[in-house]
Amino acid sequence: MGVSERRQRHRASLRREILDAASRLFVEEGYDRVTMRGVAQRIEYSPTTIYLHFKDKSELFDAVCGETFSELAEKLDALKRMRIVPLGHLRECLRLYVDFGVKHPDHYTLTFLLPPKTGRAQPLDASIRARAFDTLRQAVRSCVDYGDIRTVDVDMTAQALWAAVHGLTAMLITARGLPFLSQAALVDYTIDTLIAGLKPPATPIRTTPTPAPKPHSFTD
Amino acid sequence: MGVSERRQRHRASLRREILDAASRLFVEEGYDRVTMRGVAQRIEYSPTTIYLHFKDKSELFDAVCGETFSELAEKLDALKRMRIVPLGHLRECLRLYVDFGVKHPDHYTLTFLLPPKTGRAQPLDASIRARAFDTLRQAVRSCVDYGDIRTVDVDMTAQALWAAVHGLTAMLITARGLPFLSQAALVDYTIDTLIAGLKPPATPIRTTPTPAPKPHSFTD
Amino acid sequence: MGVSERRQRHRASLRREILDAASRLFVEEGYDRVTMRGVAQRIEYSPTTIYLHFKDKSELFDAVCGETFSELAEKLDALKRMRIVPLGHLRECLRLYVDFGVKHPDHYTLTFLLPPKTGRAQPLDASIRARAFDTLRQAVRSCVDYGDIRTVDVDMTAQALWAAVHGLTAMLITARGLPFLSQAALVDYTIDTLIAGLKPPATPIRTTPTPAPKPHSFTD
Amino acid sequence: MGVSERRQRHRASLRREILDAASRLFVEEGYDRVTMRGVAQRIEYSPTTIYLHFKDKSELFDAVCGETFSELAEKLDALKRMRIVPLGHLRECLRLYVDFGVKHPDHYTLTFLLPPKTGRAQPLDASIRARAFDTLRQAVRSCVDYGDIRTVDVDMTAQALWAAVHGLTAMLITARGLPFLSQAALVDYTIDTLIAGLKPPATPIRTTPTPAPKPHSFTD
DNA sequence: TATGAATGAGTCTTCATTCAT
DNA sequence: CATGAATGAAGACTCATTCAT
Repeated sequence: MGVSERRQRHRASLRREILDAASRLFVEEGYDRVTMRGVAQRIEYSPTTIYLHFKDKSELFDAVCGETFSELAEKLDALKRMRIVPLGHLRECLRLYVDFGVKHPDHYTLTFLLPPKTGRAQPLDASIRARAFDTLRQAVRSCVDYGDIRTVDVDMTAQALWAAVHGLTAMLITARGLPFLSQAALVDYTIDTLIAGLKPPATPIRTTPTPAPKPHSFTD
Repeated sequence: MGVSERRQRHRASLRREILDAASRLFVEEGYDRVTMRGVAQRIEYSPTTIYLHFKDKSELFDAVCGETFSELAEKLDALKRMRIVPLGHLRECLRLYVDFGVKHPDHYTLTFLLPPKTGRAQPLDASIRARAFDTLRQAVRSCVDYGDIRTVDVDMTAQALWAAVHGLTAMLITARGLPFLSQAALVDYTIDTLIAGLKPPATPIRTTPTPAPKPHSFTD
Repeated sequence: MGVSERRQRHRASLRREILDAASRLFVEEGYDRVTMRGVAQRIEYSPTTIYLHFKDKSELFDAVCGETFSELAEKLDALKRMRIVPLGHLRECLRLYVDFGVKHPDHYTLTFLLPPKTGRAQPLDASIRARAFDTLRQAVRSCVDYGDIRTVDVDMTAQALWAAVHGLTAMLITARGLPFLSQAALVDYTIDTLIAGLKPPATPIRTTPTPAPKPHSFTD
Repeated sequence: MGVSERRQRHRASLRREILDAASRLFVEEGYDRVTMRGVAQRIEYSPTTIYLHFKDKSELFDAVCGETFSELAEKLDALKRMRIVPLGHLRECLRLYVDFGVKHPDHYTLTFLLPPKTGRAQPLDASIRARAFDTLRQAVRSCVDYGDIRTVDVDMTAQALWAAVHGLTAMLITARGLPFLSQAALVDYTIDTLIAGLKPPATPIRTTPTPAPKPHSFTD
């Protein structure tokens, strides 16, 4: 018993070590540049040992990605449980998304940015994307229901928002280390601008009977 | 003469073939997965032949990136020469950007989406990005000067816009073939929303005696 | 333990095999012509295996050279411990040198005969040569101190002697199988001639009013 | 006619250029490191052109060696024609030999130092060696006939001498650039020592009732 | 005569992966 | 459970060499 348990624990902890090392490396070097030897070295085990826990390099990678995005999903859930007012919640969702991407740039890249085919696994990616997007859609819907946002098509709005934060994230990742303005400020500003653009024009929030000639689509 | 010319032409056309094949492959597979052999096979030449045109795998990669950029830069320049009213120009810039990305998903991915480290070339990429971004910044400035847009920081606004269309593009590329809403509509909508969010509160955005020195940063 | 020991032994023996094969090949073909593949084939292992024992082609080469030297150095040391009278010792040193070269023509060629650049390793070779030469210099010095040899410059004498046996060895190696006179006799004769030329002119070589049939000779 | 002649001359001169460039390169880099491309580049012609003059890399190399050693043979002949007194002639032969080797280290190495098989051509080498050795043998015989040297076996003496200068040369080549004593002095000293060792004990070297229990060698 | 283009063969090296222990 | 040993496959790159022009 004690023995078996200890074993189990050891096994689990070794798996952890591998995942951590691999995760770090995948992020630091990119999938192709990571070698099993490298991972093994990092944890000071033999390469063979890794195969005792993961069938494959690709399986190892999937595990890492899966873990990473469980984290995102979890955080989104936690956010939901906080029951913030709709608009605040939407804003936080978007921000969370960006922050997460910036914190895990390579996982983000691999899962959300690269054309599906590239890496390998797809089922994983698809479901991850779907789930994350769904959360966003719900947040938008709440805002609409609450009157904070005006839109004809919730899906389109959600997509536009997603696209924007997606791009923001990508930019921050791609530009890693470039002399950009304060990252936090940029994130705030972008999100705010978007939401401002979605604000119901006429009355609420801005009360005054904005003559607002063209809701959007302006001139040209 | 006739001979030399024919030769020259052949040489150029082969170079083209190589670039095209490489371009496709780099995007389909990513820098590391692309092999000179693979490129050679694609054009049905021997690997050695490629080295007659490009010193290196990395030089080949740079050439591909450079080309992509030139095309975009050219189109942006053409647009500038059309002398549209500032807001219209800005809008067209953004749209052009997205359209370009969607039309050349491969090159776009390669140059703007992939994290710099992946390949290695950085100076090139950096300058490319810089130039494209500059065009956008000027467009924003014109709008501001013209009173179409209100912002405290042109750079930040430009970045926010860029990020958004960037993301939009990425999404459309990544989601290639996914059941999205009308692509054109989404593009329009996103761009309009952003610009709406930037509109000067001529008829103040929030009416209420907002001292409104800082447009961004609203609530939270 | 039994296992570990057997493994160790196997490992060592494989290393030996590699060194031997490589040594032979390096001499037979020259550094550039030797391929890792070739070495592998010779020992009937996969090329990769070699890299388990030697990081590099160059490291393999160095190892081969190093080994050769150790053997010679050891023998020279053994000789020194025999405490023979100076002149005898010098003579034996020279003979040992030649014998060693003739017995290990490959290693000799490798370490002493090939122009340094060929391979590349230089620091190693240099130190090897230096050490061997030093032994010889000491032997010469002893003879001088003992009055067996007369010279103005110990270094120059040592070098001249070294050069001579060096050449003798090279010749014997190069001429391998050619119809030469008794090898042993030639070795003796050359060494004796050299030493005779160095003998102190106790009864000076030319001191006495040698009728000196031929004045030319030393002059010109 | 004039045309044909000009052509011929041009052809010859190009051949010369190739030979010169190749020669320099072979010496600087060693056979294997020399590439046809490199030679071509040096003379600013296309690689293909070289094949118009030499069938092969190996043929090019043979031509270079042949030329180089014609030079040696020529010089030896010239020396012979100078009709110096025997001992002086012998001395000059030896010196010429060393000087030549030092001046053309790689040709020397390849032709005289490396085990026959290595490079390629052999017939060439063999005849070259034979001819050079023969000259030396004759020089020795003259000295003996003239009474300048005492020996029981001319061949053996010639070989010993050859071996010594051979080694001297090899040493100077191998040690290229090492902080050796004055090269010229070393050459002189070595040759003198050898010849001194061969001097007839007419005015005996050891004539005097050398207590010298052991004349030299024989015993041990 | 001279050459640009093209290639097949071969180089070193690295990697993921498997066995036997 | 863990590993040392071993390997097949593949990658970037270079070279001598040959054609067609």
